[in-house]
Amino acid sequence: MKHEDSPHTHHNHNDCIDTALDTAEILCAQQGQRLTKVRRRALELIWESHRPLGAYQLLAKLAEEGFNSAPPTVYRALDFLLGAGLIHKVESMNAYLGCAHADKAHKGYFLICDECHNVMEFDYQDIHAALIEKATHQGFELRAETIELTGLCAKCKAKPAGASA
Amino acid sequence: MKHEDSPHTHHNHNDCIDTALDTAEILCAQQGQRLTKVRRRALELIWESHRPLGAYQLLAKLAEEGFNSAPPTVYRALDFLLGAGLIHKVESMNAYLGCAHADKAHKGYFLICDECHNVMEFDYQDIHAALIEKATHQGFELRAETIELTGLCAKCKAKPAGASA
DNA sequence: TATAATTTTGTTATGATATAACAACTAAAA
DNA sequence: TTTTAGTTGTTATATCATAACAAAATTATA
Repeated sequence: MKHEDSPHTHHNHNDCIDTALDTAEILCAQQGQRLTKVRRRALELIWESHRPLGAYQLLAKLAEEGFNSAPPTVYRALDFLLGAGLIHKVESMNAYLGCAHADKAHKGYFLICDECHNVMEFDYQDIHAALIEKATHQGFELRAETIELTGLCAKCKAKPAGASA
Repeated sequence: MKHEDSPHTHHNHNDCIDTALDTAEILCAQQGQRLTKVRRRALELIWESHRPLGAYQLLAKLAEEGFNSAPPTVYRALDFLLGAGLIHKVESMNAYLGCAHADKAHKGYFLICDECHNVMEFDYQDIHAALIEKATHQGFELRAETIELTGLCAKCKAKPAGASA
């Protein structure tokens, strides 16, 4: 169970980004996938944001850097990154988040703060196992899991309401 | 653990609708909420659909019946029904589903078939408890849970691919 | 290396989902 | 009955996402 730190936990986020990008390069190479300039930069920008990034926010950043500014550009990059397991989509926010352990098969489980909108990814094998069992028991063949828990994070709980981090 | 039947399990769906509407009337009355014509009819239409209904699909049905056909009409009704716990939003589909046990505080856990798009609501106290514990352990105060499992339902698994129910 | 096949990107247009803002109306409370 | 609160009408627009086809770049094959 790694990377359960809040985005605000003290750590050098640049290291996270570097590691994520290195992992991405390796994974793509292994799978014969091409991590092109725009895909690589999109991944980097998603990681540079501490919070899930909307497609059009990402598009704006890419456009600033001279990439094409039409929506298909960003959605293609997102599709690629999602397919490669390098990012997750947070369904309840329509936003995208770097995946901290793309190298391991896993599910994206998230704790989302209603107040500051920070998102913490967590992994929970017990829950995964229980869900698999539940689904199987209903004759259902599980393909994907969307688990998004919303509420108040520890930081925001300690703060007066409205003062988002 | 009720109402785990597939929408295609043999049962008289009209009874479900009637029960849901009766429950809605009672709940709204108890809470001093007004289940107006458009809200009531929206709820009914959502229930009449065996699958989650998109906002604009619902809007079209309401418009056919003489209700105002501008988007705010339907989104207001949906907001009201969501707030009252009478429906759920399936985030991964951007669609809305009648809640089968609005009278009990509960979470919306769903099994969603990729093939036929039918959705089965389920309730799972063990998972709920585990998630609460997990969140609390992180200092997180849980407010809502979105659990959407996608895959292949028993019916579709038994069928040749493409032949959606 | 040429050329064919495949993948990626550019471009225009549009579809799908959702909300802001303010006016008009209606039901409930004072 | 007048106020108040809640609901609905209306117009406009914001936000999220994809279709379709052309052009370019990369990779594979002859």
